Amino acid sequence: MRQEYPGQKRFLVAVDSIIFGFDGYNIKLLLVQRSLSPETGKWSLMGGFVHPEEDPGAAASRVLQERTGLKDVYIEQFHVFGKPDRDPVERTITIAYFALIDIQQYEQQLTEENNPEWFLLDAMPEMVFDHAEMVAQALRQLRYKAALHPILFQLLPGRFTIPQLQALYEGVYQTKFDDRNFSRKLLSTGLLVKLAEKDKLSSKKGAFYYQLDQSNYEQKFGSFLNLVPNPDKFF
Amino acid sequence: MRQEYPGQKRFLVAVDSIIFGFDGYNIKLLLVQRSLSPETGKWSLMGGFVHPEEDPGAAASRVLQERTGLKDVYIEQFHVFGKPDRDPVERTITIAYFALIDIQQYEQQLTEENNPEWFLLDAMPEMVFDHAEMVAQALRQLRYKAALHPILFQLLPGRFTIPQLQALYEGVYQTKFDDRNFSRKLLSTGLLVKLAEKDKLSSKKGAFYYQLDQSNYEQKFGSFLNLVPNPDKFF
DNA sequence: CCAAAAGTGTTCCTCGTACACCCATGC
DNA sequence: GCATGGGTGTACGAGGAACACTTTTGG
Repeated sequence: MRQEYPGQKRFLVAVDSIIFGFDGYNIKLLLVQRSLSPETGKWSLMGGFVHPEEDPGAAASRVLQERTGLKDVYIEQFHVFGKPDRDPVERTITIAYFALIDIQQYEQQLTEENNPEWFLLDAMPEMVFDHAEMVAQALRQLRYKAALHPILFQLLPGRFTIPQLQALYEGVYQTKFDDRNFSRKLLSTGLLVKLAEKDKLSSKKGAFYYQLDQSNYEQKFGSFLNLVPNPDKFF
Repeated sequence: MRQEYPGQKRFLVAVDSIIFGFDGYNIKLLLVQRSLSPETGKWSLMGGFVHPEEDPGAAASRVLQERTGLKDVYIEQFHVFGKPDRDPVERTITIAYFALIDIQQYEQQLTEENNPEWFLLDAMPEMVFDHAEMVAQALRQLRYKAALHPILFQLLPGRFTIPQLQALYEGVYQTKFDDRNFSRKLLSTGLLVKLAEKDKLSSKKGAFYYQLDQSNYEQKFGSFLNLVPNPDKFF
């Protein structure tokens, strides 16, 4: 190994993903049981070390795919955690990502030995190292970003109804929104394409299915939308 | 050196700061000439390696203080750059911060051997490695955040006038804002405390000095303010 | 026909923007 | 007094929030 900058210490560099899913009623988080010593068996975020010739973002995607089978997932780097003693074994710098997946697409991999499990936010188990803090910060980041940009769509299947979408937003912000304003506001963004079919399972009248208008989505993604009423109170 | 996670590669971890200043007319960026080989003498961001027992944020503050003499500076981690070949010598992961300083407080350190210099954004020299990309992304992040939160105050002295503040915003967004609306909007935030004295240098009528209302500042910092007209067009 | 959920209409009001105008002062 | 820049007043309109009301359909 060439070391051209002498006298400097090298560190382990890891990626960890906070994986959000939505089951139709609640936001959930996918955790695994740690396979390495110490704290073997304790709950942990999905993570792994960055390989020698690998970009960190690629590492995060790789770990996600290895463990959930999912590709092309929405994933966003949000913070580096690097306190000297955060891993008691050896100093490790970890780059934290949050990922939004369609929970229905997720299937537990057969190769997966460490029992991944979905947890509700208000029923999280004790976690290794500083992972609880990482989760807390990921959730804040998710709320912040979702108030301005339409990222929560990533948690739903390709087809969804507006009431489903509203339940999702209500789950993320732990509040009730006004149904009537919510649907009008979303429709006015021009991000949705109405489909012919209705979902008749959850109501008698039935709610129309929608899908994302992909080109409008990409175009409006950057600008500031007002998707959450009175967002200030959440920060 | 204990290595308890065998078979993993360790990397150099650096911090680099994009240091913004404002001279009253234009946004500027503080660069230094690289002291290490290769590319010695080429312009570079201020950075350094993370020390063995040091938090990355502390490393960024330390480097900033060593090189500018400034403490208690606004500094914010915004992205990790880690492409395998970004440093041709040896793989280095760098954590990028942007810093906002009062350019008048900055004084070149006597110990500083590598000729730090302020550059205008539209007259940047060629830079080392991927530093130009880092600057571009820092600027985007600055614009994004400053549209929602009152961070640009950090670039001004403790006392400032509203026209100064406006010039600063106009510099950041490379546009003209309406003077009349700008002052009313800022005053309505409740963030400013009017002082008795006027600045008579830049106009005949003179503009009152203001300072930040520190408690309001901290309290309102988190919520979404609308400090920039039509912000959407910048993203 | 009634309950329950989807979705539309209506009103109020805040707040952002545009632009006319007044104010203070040095020369 | 007049040019220059600082600041207030006013008017219009978009859009967010609150809430009454209609629509659909299964039982």
